[in-house]
Amino acid sequence: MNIRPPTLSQVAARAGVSVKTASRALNGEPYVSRATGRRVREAADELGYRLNGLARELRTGGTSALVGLISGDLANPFYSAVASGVERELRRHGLLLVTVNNDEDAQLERSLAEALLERRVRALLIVPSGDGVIGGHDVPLVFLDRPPVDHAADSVLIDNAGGARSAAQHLLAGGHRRIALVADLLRTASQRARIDGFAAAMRAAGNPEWEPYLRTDVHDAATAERVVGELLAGPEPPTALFTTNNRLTTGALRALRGRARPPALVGFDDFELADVVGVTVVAHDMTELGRAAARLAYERIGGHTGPPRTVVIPTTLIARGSGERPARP
Amino acid sequence: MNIRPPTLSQVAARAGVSVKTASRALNGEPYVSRATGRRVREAADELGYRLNGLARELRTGGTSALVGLISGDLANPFYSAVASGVERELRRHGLLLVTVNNDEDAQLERSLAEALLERRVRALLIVPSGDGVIGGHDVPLVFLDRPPVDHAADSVLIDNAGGARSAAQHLLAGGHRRIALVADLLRTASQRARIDGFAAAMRAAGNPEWEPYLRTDVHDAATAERVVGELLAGPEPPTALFTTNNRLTTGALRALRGRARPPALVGFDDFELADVVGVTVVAHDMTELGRAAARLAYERIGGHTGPPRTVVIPTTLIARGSGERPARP
DNA sequence: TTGAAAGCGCTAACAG
DNA sequence: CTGTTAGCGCTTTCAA
Repeated sequence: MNIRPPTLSQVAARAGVSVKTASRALNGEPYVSRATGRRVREAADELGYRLNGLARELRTGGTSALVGLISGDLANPFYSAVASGVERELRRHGLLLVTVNNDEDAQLERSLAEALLERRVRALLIVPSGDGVIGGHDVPLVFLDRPPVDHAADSVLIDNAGGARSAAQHLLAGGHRRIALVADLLRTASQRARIDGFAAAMRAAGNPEWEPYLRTDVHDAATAERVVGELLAGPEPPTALFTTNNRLTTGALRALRGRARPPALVGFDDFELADVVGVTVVAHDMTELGRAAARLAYERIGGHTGPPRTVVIPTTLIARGSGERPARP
Repeated sequence: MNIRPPTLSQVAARAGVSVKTASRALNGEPYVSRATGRRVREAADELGYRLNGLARELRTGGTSALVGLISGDLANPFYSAVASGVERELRRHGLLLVTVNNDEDAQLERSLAEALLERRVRALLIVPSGDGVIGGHDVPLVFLDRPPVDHAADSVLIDNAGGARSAAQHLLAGGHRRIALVADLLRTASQRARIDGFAAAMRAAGNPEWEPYLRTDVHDAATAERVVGELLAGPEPPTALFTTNNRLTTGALRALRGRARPPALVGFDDFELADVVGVTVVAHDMTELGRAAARLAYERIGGHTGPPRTVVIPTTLIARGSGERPARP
């Protein structure tokens, strides 16, 4: 366990050749005679030799085969879907994914970025926890889901405003006026965009009646459950609900469970079993979000220069029943 | 973008000291005068210097701060919960998690393990895709969810047999006799253990009537949906269903949707919204599974020797309605 | 087709 | 308190 693994020079010695020849043989370079190549490979096998990627990378340019992803907890299906897409795309190019959880803390995020950069990751993908500034580096940076503050950089965003607008319009079309909006932390740009999109649609439809039912900075399912319960317990409860991410939709569903006449519900983010539960959602391809980000990063790694690019992932409203419940007067 | 980042010796030169002094200053070692320390740090800031972890690690022992996790797709909530637990625990110790997806392919798994070992990960955590042998290394190995074949190693397992037995007993207690068992790939030991536990309980209860309703190697939700549909369409349909993982439970729920008199259902693995949908499950703490594995790995990294250990994560049956539907004659 | 020497960026060991 | 020398394991010259 604690003995050092065999080195190339040990292999070379055993095969009776120089280190360089051993190196050539094991890397499949040309100009190695068949016999020598075989001898080296045998020696390597006997010793259980494995290349030392650290040394190689140090020598060949000081950068690793690693790409870092900083996001929220992988236990959240949104982040894990993104990570899955990123990993898939990276693997195609022989790159490895290092995932770290920022715990939604901007300061931790910065120090994690620092740790990853010390490890000489080839690129850094970030789902920013808030408005932490990370720029000023020589490593390609790609922002996911939320645009970078303060400086331009490649990013992949969801059509947040458009998606929220479609949800709003869908509910308006169902005859709803008193529509509650339950949103997550205002400090994330994606949440603000969703709220703005919703508000814009309401304004366009000349409906101000939703305003008393706006609840923001609701950050977990339990709080969402409570908030929705309170909204419905009021004297003039909303006839419809729009929740701005999967966690909040989950909480709302818990609050609605068992109610005789539940309000209409549309949630941002699709989720497993939404079809079974019959929840109308604003869906978007989270895995593709990750893939697109990895692609942008890979192009930069490959030397692409040019102005920052932004990819926007479209949204689709999927009607499954909950969003089509009629307004009651 | 392509200029080499500044090195320690550049910092040293700028600060007018030797490399070693610069190294000491930046690593917070003792025996550096205040003034020198300040000068070095200033020089580093001006140059935008960042330590090169690759070089450091090569020098200090040839191993990185990385731990590898090889598992199925992170898009599956089981794997992402595990990864979340692993990452949390590793982060406490300043270790970084590299996640790779084996695509359920034993050969890919081996080559990924090889790639990670070349990067000199400090430990390797594996949720084996099947019966691929990975042993024979000098790096700590921990197996998750499925025991290693062929050689002893640390592992963290779920009480598969016990959980399946409790599901079986629960359904038997509800008066069911014709109980369908829908299981995933037989080549994974965890699936076999679940089937065995179920079968043992049936045998103990003297009930052979489930046997015609055994379906195995059902690997995705769509297939599960179809299989369950077929089971229920038969002349003498089962009155209850046991699905052996979250994907299959999802499929079963889709098949059951809208049925007037659905059979009872118990699923292995808890999942988001199981409470909302009212699904009785055999639950277990997947995040803790990951944490425990990371802990075992960390102890080995720290030099712990001794025989392989096995941690078993207990299961709990959570009754939520679907598993309590009575048997109809 | 092969090898010797140099050095990637850092730290350990030993002087001063 | 600070500096010098050596070398981690590999690849890149350049020469044989």
